[in-house]
Amino acid sequence: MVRIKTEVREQVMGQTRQALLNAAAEEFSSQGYDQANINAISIKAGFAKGTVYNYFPSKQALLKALIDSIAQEHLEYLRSAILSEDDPALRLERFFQDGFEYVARHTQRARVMFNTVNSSNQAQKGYCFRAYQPMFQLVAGQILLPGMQQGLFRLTEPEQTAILIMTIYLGTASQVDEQGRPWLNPENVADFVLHALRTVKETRSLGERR
Amino acid sequence: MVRIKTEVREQVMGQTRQALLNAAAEEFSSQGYDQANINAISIKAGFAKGTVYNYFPSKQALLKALIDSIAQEHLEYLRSAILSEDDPALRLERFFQDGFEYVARHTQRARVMFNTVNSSNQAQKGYCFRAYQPMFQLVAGQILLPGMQQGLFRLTEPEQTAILIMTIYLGTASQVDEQGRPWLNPENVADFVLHALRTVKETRSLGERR
Amino acid sequence: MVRIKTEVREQVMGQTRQALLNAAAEEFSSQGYDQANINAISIKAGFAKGTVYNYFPSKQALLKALIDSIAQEHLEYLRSAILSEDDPALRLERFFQDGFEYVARHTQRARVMFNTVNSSNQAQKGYCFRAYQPMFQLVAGQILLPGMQQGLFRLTEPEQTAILIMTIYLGTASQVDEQGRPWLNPENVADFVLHALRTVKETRSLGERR
Amino acid sequence: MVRIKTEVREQVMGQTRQALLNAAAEEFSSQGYDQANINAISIKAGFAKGTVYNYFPSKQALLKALIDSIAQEHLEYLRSAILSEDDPALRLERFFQDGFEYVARHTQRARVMFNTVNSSNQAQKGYCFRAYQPMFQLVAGQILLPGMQQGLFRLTEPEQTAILIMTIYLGTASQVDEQGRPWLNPENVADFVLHALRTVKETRSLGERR
DNA sequence: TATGAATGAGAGTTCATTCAT
DNA sequence: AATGAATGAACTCTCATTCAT
Repeated sequence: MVRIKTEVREQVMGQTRQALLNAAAEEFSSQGYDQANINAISIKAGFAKGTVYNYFPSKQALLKALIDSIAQEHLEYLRSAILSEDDPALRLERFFQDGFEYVARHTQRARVMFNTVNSSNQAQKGYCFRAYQPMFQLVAGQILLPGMQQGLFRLTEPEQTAILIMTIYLGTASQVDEQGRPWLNPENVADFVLHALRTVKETRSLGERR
Repeated sequence: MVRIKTEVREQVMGQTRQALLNAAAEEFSSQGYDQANINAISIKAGFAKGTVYNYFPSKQALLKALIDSIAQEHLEYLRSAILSEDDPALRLERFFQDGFEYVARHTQRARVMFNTVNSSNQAQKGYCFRAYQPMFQLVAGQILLPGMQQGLFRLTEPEQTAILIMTIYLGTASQVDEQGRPWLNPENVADFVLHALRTVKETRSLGERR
Repeated sequence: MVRIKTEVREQVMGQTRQALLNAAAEEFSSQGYDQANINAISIKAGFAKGTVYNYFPSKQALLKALIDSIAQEHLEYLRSAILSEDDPALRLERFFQDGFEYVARHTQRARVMFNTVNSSNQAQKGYCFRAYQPMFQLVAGQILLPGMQQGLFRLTEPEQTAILIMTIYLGTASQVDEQGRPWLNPENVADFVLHALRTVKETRSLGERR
Repeated sequence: MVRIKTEVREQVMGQTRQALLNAAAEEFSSQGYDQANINAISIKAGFAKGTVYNYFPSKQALLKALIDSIAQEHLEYLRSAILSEDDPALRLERFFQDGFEYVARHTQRARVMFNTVNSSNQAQKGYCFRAYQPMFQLVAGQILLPGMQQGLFRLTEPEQTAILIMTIYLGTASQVDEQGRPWLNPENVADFVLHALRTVKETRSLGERR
């Protein structure tokens, strides 16, 4: 009995929490953190103002929880996409392809992330970067390193190049027009990056082999 | 007499206006637009709160005026740097080299620009983009087009590629550590972009084959 | 059966009620009424927030019940102490001696009472005074009146003097330093009051001995 | 010109500040600190809510400023009253007489002081005690010490006795009925304290003379 | 009987903006 | 032109109280 009750309650609480996080994503993405209104979030979630504070101790904490949630989802989305390919070049294409797709499918959450990563609030920016650390490692460890080891990519500092690629991803994926359509398409971006990474030798040899 | 007086007045007003813009750059860069405090700006400039409103009708207008000022200075800085070279590849290197240098020398103003370009406030973001339009054209018209015409760069959509390069510039130049030092250095970034743009033929050192 | 069940229930309810009153004493004494937190009280008592409202209809009512409990205990404590002596002077000494002792032993409850008696909330203050009415009567009827009748004390308005003595008791007993130790000791206070009350005759009797 | 302007402004600011302090005294005295409403204070003073914060950084700071103001006025009132007499006994009478008078004339301010001295907020209580330190010294140094030196008062610890007398003053002067009239009158209280302090010899000698 | 999620009035505080001097 | 006192909307956060389970 008690067990069931507890389970039901936890499920309800989970739903409420999720509803609040979704509403927060909507508000933060459209208004930015400073202009976001806690009252508006609670209303969007279908609850009263005070309910937000039953789940998150402060506006800050709400943002952090949201960032955690986004980073985890975003990472999982890209990890499975990348690891579905074996070839590093294809993995890179997948990274941009599915990366843009993630942004298109989770526009609000992605915008929150972009805003936070570029925030002038150093604490927030730092928190977001830390949450995204695994993705940097994913790019460096699962795309660049194998690519270099297989002679497909030029030899560069994997960490530095990972930062560069992440910067390009975050930069290009976040620039959208008024209707929310990205200015650049993922194929072009991936192509650009592939050209930048490929080894001259490999390119040439491919041609010469034939 | 009246003429002279007027000139003196205009000069004084110009100084005051500039002092306010500088103070605004300091405040906006460290606090972000929303957290920036008009009173703090006036104090930093050595004036009283009300004086700000003698020069700018609102906080918004102050930001826009500052963005205009920054964009103009930034553009002039890069235009003269680029045009000092003839070779498109060298111009691209200059673009990143002097672009990073501008950020290093005018950290606060650059930060204001980065913050505004990435703002979640669409009006501000749009205004900033419009102010930077000439720089997109500079990259497309003075670097990419000549490069392609001379066969140095692969054939791509100049506008799209200019957006990409600007994105990379804005992204890489704005990422700095706690001490304000950029995570990436301009040489590496320029190198990366050059690799992405060069024609395979040229890279392969056509000469070597023979 | 029903009878027994009812008894058990009443006992359990009595324990819960007492636990809540104790927790309330702890919270009210340290935070004051306005700053006291119902949730904190329930947690200190080992129950949930809602339980408080199963026993007391409101925060106000909880305070009043606590004041009643304290006043009753406090009165009983002092009544038995006083009545254990026959001599009015000794009773007065006992009053301060055991009064201070009560405060030392029931610090939290005593503090609640002091706070409430001195509250700026007239309703609370009045309620507390009414609850303490019997103690005023105890002082007037069991100490001052007998003392005057026996010629030990000067003739004064017993009610007025009782107020004065109660004021001195409440004032001196409530002033404690950071460690909770009273600034004044009961002997000195009792001595002071005895000097104030004694008849000149009695004093003079020293001289008559000669 | 500038001088005059500045003087006028300072005078106006002083008036505003005083109006706010008076309104604060009204509100704090009737509602207590926690229940006092900053908005109500500003309205009572004839200003908008925000104006309070142009003069006092917080509600706490407003209370402290008020306490300082009260303590200074109260001390000055009693110091001049006491020092107008030479005889320690008359000074003591004056102390209670004029002390009660001060309370009657500045009811609100006095109530704020009583509330704060008895506050359950230790920081506030401590601040108030510190502000009243000079009055303890006044009683000890200008009444008790001379009285003992002249053989009028029994030999006791002046500091301890000063605390006792201050406690009696604060306790008796603060107890008023619904109409604001004190329960005790200053003559009786002074008489009580004088009886407690007087030397036996003096008392006896009066009787023996006859 | 006990629970604790939900509520929403309320309060302190901030600050862009106005305007009389 | 410069000032800064005054304004009041807006916002975050608190918490006593309710009530379905």
